Amino acid sequence: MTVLQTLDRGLRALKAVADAPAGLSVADIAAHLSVDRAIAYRIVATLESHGLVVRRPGGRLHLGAGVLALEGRFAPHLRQLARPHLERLARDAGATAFLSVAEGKESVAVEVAEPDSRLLRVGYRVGSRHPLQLGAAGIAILAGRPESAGDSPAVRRARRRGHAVTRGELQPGAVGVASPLRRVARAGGAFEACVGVVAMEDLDIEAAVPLVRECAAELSAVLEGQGGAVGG
Amino acid sequence: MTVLQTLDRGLRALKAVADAPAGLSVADIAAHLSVDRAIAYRIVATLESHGLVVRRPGGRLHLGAGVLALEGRFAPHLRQLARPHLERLARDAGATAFLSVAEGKESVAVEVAEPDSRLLRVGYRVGSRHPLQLGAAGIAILAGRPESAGDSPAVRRARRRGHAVTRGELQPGAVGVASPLRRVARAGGAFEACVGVVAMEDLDIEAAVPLVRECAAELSAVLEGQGGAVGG
DNA sequence: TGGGATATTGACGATTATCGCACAAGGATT
DNA sequence: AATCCTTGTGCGATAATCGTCAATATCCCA
Repeated sequence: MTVLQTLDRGLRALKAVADAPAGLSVADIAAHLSVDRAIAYRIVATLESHGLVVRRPGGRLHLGAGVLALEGRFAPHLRQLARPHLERLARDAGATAFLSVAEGKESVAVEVAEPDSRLLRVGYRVGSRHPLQLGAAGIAILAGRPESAGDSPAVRRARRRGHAVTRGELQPGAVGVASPLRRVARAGGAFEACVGVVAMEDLDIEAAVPLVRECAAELSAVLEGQGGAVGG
Repeated sequence: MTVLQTLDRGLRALKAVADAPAGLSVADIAAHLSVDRAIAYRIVATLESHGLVVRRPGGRLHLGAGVLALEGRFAPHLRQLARPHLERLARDAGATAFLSVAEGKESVAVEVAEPDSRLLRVGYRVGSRHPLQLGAAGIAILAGRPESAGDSPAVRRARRRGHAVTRGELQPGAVGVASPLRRVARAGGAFEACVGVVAMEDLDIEAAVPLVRECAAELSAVLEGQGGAVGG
């Protein structure tokens, strides 16, 4: 598995720009990659030609709208179906709601909805990744899998109950509740996902659990009705 | 302005995967890039290491959740603020609503909302790009700029009226209405955007125009209230 | 179960794409 | 005005990449 140096550097530069809300200078990128500025110029020129970064007046680099062309293609159907359900869950539970899917050994948040009340939001954003063993989302996904010898106690408990609850695993003071979706047959493999909510300590877990489970059941039903055609 | 071959190929491969809902084999990518398969394997391995593509069982390549980490960083604040406004506009006008921004000589759709009635939707997706001179969105953005000698009649008319109407410029049979947002001061340059709706011939333009203008005014006000901190 | 096709990985020499230095130009600051 | 700092660009040397080939693994179908 050979990694190409030039491509790797370019992608790292792209992520660096994405992680810098205030923008980056070419020199910043060069420093970040530990390469000469001349190299950074060529990388930037290439990224620019694809619309992935743009130069704002002043010369600083910002993320370009080209990334949107990628976003719209990632599981658009699934995300679109899930959005209203997550919005309702967020509203009812008064907490940030999310849909996560398994990718490799990680869970990734694919869609996030914030509650209307803008108080004390926990920063959970689309694209967040965590090991499957850590956090309510990952544990819920593992609990949705067939029983296995390597299952941790938390996973076994979640499988028994139909939902997972974690406290402070991903962020100190944060609490999460998640419930797996029924696995949906899909062209080329099963589809593993869960929904849940995450909030600071103030979350009313007793109230959230049934809401999360209900949302998971609804979404599962909707997906099955669609034949799992959630292509991404 | 030198473009790096390896990086360019990698990004082209990424876009090819994004444009293939059913996934692509490594051989497909090699053919698409007109390179040997061995090269495609190296490119794919690098993209995989960044989570931008994943291999589903069966070996086919699909877009990975890594793209979400990019998406979430593109003008998140602006998009989040705009979303409810666009949803209301889409509902009230019964047409696809969009928020577009200027990037270089093009306008790019940054956020899109579909009406609930799922009939006859026009395929307008986030990331769509068009020349500023073409389509209601671009003309509205140009109309939001100070008067210039090169302005086309359509732009002058739109500036006078406060909104632009186009028919069939981007797609035969499609009609669009757009109105510019007031320019918001912003670190490192002005911020140019517009909102609008797009639909097939059946759109009630008389009804849509005031809705679009009202939406633009509201959003402008909200953004100014936020001090234009819409970092992208 | 067997056989053919396809996918995937590894090795290696040639080449050219890339590197990194050095220099020029443009602003900002004192 | 002089200086410093940053940005942007040519150019030769080098090594990263390319591209071919071959070996191996995997899959598919009969």
